[in-house]
Amino acid sequence: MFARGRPVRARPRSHGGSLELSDRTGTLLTMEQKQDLYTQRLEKLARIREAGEEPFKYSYPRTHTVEQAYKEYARADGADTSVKLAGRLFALRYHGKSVFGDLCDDSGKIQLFFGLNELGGERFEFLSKLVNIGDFLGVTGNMFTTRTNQVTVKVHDFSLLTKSLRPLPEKWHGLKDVEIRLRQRYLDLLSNESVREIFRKRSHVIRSIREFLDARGYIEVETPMLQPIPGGATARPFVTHHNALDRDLYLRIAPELYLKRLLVGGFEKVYEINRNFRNEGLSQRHNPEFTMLELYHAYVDYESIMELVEQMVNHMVVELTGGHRLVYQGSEINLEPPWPRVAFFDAVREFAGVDIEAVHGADRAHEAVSHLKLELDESAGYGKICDELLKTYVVPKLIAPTFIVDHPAELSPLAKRKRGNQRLTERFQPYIGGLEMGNAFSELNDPQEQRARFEEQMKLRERGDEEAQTLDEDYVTALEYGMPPAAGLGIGVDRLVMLLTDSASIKDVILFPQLRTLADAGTGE
RNA sequence: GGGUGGGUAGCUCAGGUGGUAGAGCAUCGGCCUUUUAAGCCGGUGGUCGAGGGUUCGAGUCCCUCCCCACUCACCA
Repeated sequence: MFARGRPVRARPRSHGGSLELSDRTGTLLTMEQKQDLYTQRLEKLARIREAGEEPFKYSYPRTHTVEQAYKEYARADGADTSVKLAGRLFALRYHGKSVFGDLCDDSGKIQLFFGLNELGGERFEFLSKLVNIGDFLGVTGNMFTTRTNQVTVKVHDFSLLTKSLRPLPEKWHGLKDVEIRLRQRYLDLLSNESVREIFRKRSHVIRSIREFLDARGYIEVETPMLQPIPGGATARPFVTHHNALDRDLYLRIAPELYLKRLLVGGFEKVYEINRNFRNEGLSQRHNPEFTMLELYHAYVDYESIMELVEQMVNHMVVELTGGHRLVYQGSEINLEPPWPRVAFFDAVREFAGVDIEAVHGADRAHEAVSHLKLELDESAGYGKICDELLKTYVVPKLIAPTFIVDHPAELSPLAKRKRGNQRLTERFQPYIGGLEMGNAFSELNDPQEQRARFEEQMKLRERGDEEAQTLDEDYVTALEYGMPPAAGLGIGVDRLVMLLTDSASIKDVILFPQLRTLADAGTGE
């Protein structure tokens, strides 16, 4: 379907150089089709210019959006309502000496009526011969109701605002080809209203996170995306290079260590909503760049953050649905606080049937799970085995919102140990709809212990674990100046949006998700 | 990387056991001044993902490769 690997630019063409430029953007049409539909439009373009009309206008003084026009017409209650609207034509229905059209703007769709009597012969001919579905139009007219009771604009005059040179996807079935939907998201957006709705909701969700936190006295900050030492999470980073400094830098895997430096600096409630980058595989739940909310609050522990999370998520659901419930992938979910707290080891015991808490050391842990169908690397440590048990047996069951709390210390090098149980940390993860929504803990602020935990990670790294964390001296120094007791939280915003829009894949909630590049997808030449 | 399904017109899709590639929409021409997936008549448009093989003959069967989705592995 793609004209990959073809010597596109070298192919001789009858219509001159202007066509060749467009090929570099990667056409989805075969050359033959393009010659046809595309050059038809180019010919119209030339005829429009010959007729003295500019096919790419600069502005249009519209008086109403489509939505406003409907409202004003309803308010006018039969009185004359004249409007100037602008939008894209999505349909044209010809009837000899009249034409019906559908005009869409960001607010909705409205029917247009073009009559020969109102427009005059010249403009009517222009419309019939030179305007296509897909073109942007500005129209002046007054509103009326057809005999089939359809509110319509009777057009007295129109202006071609932008000539469209390529045909739109089919109107009835919409655009379904997943690859085109993702690679040419603009086509997906303009032909699938439900997709536009998802991204409106995404915008709404992020706005209400800000409102929620701002109202509670948090300040929003921005910390480096380019970091000399990638810290704050267990993940492989992307590497880049700064020429003037002649050094490698890493795209951040988390803002955590910088945000906690701000606690040292005296801020007490901070948050950041921004992109993280992790050099990992793609899946329904993973995109290499994803949006993370992180926040830190001084003088509280993880219990307070748990309350914040259930309040915040419930707040979003109320904003979007008006209630506490939503449906995610066929399951009804009630987000009303409080959500159950289940200890990590209890959850594993209940769902995997393994009392991993009673087991000590990696070797014993391997024995304890040998009867289960876990595909574990021999080098997996105790923490890794625990994590695998949770992911495999517990997480898929956590449809109703649940906090898994008090993770084994091996899994959490930046978290404080639990009071009364040194094997655990004061950490929690919210799960909803089987999705891991985030991670939070009482923050480790003892610089000596932090250094020791980093050193354990460095040992893992030396043994070949590329995800193990790196010792950040500057961060430890900051802790030595004193960081107040605090708790912090990370929430995967994309996954939250998946939940709130009933989306099965993270690609559905990211406008331009990472895809294999077409250059790499060639025939391997 | 493994498994499953898929790739046919600009878009959405049909094409039993091999026999000259189809429909709807879009597009172009004709008719039609209240239609709304408008209708009617006619036309343009295809390297059937790519290459090789079997065959008198391949969209269809065989082989290799490319791409997409799902899934497993990897992975907060």
